[in-house]
Amino acid sequence: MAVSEPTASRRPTALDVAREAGVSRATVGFVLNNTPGQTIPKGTRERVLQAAERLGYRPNSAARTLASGRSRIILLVLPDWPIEFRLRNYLDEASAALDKAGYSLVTYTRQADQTARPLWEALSPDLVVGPARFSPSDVASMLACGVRRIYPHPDRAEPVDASLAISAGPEQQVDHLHERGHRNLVYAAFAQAHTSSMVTARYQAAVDRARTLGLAEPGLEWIDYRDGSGEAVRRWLGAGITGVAAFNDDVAAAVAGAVVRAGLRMPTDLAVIGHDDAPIATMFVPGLSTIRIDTVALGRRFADFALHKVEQRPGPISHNVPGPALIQREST
Amino acid sequence: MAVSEPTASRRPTALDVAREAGVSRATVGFVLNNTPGQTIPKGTRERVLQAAERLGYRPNSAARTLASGRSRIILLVLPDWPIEFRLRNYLDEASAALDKAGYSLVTYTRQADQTARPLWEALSPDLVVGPARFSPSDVASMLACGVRRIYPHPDRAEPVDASLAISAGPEQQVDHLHERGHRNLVYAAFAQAHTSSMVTARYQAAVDRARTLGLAEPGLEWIDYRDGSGEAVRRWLGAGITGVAAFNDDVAAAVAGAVVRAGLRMPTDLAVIGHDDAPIATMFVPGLSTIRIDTVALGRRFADFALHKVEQRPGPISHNVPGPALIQREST
DNA sequence: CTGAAAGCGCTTACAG
DNA sequence: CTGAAAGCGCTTACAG
Repeated sequence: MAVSEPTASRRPTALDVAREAGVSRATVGFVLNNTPGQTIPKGTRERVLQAAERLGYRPNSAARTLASGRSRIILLVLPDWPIEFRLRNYLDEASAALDKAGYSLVTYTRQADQTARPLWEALSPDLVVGPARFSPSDVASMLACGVRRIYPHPDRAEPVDASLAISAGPEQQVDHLHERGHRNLVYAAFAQAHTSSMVTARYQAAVDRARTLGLAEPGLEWIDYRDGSGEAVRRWLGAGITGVAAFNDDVAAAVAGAVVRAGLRMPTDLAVIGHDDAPIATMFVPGLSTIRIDTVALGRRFADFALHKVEQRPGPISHNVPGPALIQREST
Repeated sequence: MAVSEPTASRRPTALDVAREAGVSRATVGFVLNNTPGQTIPKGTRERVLQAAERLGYRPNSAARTLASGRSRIILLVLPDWPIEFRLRNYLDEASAALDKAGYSLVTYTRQADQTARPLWEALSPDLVVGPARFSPSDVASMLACGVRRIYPHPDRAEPVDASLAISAGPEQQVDHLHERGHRNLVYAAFAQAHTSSMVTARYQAAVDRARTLGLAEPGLEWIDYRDGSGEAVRRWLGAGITGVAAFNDDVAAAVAGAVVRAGLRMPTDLAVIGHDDAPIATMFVPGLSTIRIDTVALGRRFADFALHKVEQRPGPISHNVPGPALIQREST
């Protein structure tokens, strides 16, 4: 006897599943959510699962969020420039790990012009994470939208998670140039990225390392890839610079291109090392030395870290991340 | 007389605003949503808006979604490879335009391994859009999750929106090579991208154009940037190929690198044209000819298109998109 | 023009 | 071990 069969157009609800399985609505919830502290007999559990399967039941996420007060969404705010090569691996790995724990990772590149409604307003994420401190107005907006966890925390001076801002790469660039005999270095980045917090973070790491090695403090040089950067290269050579640590491989390629066009040679006239081991580092002629990061491991670490924050777990984060690897090619 | 002031820890609700403004809850909704058909006196409206402002009220998005049945989220599923340069502009422009209409754009790169819960399950988007047809299981999953609009529509043979799959770029590559006197062409893409629907779409456009011009059908050549691609270049030259249309500038750079390393010259021995006008096209030595797309205009067009779909508007989409521009450098 | 009230589909104490 | 019920914070007919 068919009692109000769900029509084709209506999406089945937990009540439909309960009726189909002959149990109460609450029991359906307990089974489907594996609610701890509830002991459901095997038979009941099976019946519920089969009924859900048969009806193609998917819980309504808005209702769940409203009732539970948690969206199970983690919002990762990415810097708007530059998108790193291999970021894809990082995000895939992080998403997969968070998915296993029942969370969805949404990435969001905040626009420079801040007039648009920020994404956390529409998503009510349980956690918003960024690679650097958020502006006071962003923090206020998140708080007003009910975001309970923000990282980096607006009031605490925590170090940024290692998976988001790694200093080992720039350090290794400086070490490598130093080993190759270079004593006067500059750090190069694209002028288009001068607002990027990642640039300043990496530059700072390079400066600290140079100081430790007893080198002069490398200058931060903003170059423009559109003009060939020839002027900058001539200036550096005039100032006795012999080594360039670049923010990423694109920057390294821009510098290397200027060197080649000026009729100079690498690494004899100028040594250049990039960062990320992007395809261009292989394709460029000459091949570009660079630093390879284990982004898969970093992504996993990010997931651990985010779960730690969102579930308020105390103690340290377990995952170890292998250090970056030097890839030496023809430019150093 | 303070009547149950909202504590610092509680987020204000529409009821708080109503009390603060001295109106009913429903009125608050009418004012804040600009509900058509409701005529609210100016004074009341002002009072409500000021009360909302004063309390820092933000509507709870989950509650709104649950009650209205619409999330006002548009989910754009991106192909997992390759991410186009200038995609950022496209997305920023699209987001801004959609935001003005009250929608949030979320982008989502679907992982190759499909075990994770797809993002549409957590977000309940009003519309899911992708650059190519979704798999039957994806469609089934979207339907089960209550997604009402899917594009491309699973049952209809609509052409993909022009903002997502533009054929004018590949056509212009072929035209340019043809004008420069090349008659035997290949189309090159990275082997790592062989599952990408964008590659096949662009390749098909190039093939169609070659046919129109009376040229032999260009072969689709998969190259690997890691091995220098020297073997492929030698093979092409042996087969009388003189022109290469590349999927993007990275591919063009890989080919160009192989040409340089083989001691050959561009465009004399082989002409190469890329696509996107990415930084690498400027930085590479020699400079790479390429196609520049007006991604800002495309992004705006995508927004128009998405609003059209999500609000079921009939008729054509208004926005005109300027054609791609040829950027000639040293490689052709 | 404004308000009281039902309802969206869940979660989660609280009883039995 | 299971169920009846309140409640999450909105939207939206429906009365007045």
